[in-house]
Amino acid sequence: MRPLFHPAIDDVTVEGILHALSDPVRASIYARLAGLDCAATCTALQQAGDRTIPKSSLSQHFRVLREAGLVRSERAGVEMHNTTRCAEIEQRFPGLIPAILNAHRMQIAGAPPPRPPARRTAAASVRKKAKAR
Amino acid sequence: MRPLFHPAIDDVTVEGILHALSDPVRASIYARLAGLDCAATCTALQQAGDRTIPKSSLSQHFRVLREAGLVRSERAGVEMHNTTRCAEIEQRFPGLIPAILNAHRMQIAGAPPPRPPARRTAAASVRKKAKAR
DNA sequence: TCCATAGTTCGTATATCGTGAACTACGGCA
DNA sequence: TGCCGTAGTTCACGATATACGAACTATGGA
Repeated sequence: MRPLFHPAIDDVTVEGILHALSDPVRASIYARLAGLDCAATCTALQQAGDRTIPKSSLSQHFRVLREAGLVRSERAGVEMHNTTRCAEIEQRFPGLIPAILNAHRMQIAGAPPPRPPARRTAAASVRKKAKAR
Repeated sequence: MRPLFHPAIDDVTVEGILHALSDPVRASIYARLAGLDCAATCTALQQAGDRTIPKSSLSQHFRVLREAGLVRSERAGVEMHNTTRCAEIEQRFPGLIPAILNAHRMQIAGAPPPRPPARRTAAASVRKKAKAR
């Protein structure tokens, strides 16, 4: 099991952050983690919306968040303690994380009926259907 | 040639925006377009950093930006006039776009030596190398 | 030592991305 | 009208990334 890699705060990129948070599952995980004032285990965040994320996918998602510099993970016995690196990122990119989290909140508040996919825009689905027939 | 699709502002998603701007080429295009106070053709934005984007890739990038709701494109004779939809998005997700553009500026300002790839984090490269040997 | 728990890694099917080649749409110009 | 040039799109395909089940690793008890 390879050791957990955390980028130095100066190696954190905007692209990495945006990419990590452009996935609805990761965004959900991160938002909930950021809302907590304490560490959370992976399984504690296994529910995203109405579905349960498989363990292997969850692990990958945490890796992406970790390597984007958004999250710090520390082994604690048999489980893993995850915390956000909000403060560090806030210093490097002021206002970025709050703006994204706020936008996510607004979106959830504004659109209660959860459209099935995301990450693929409505437009893409339309195109896909058009192609299919 | 299928007509240009622009999502209604209410169909614009945070995920779509973050995904679109998580690519350094698209981020660069969008940042420059946002800095302009007039429309720009695609070819006018063909230079990203130090390299020239192939036409086909450029077209795809604009499609992603367009379908994410970030950009409005209008055919004008033989060329295309692109403008940002900043104002609309600002209304739907206040502060999001400015925060991202600002973060991008800070990153460029802070790290003049342009690391070759992005979007794939430093960590990923490390892992890849580790696997290769 | 054996088991349960929490998480990781591997393998593979699937989806997305980047790009050259071919194509379409429009605007001159003869 | 037909032909050409320019701007951008679509297609095809190889490279890359993603999701997830199965197998594995580490840790903490009993």
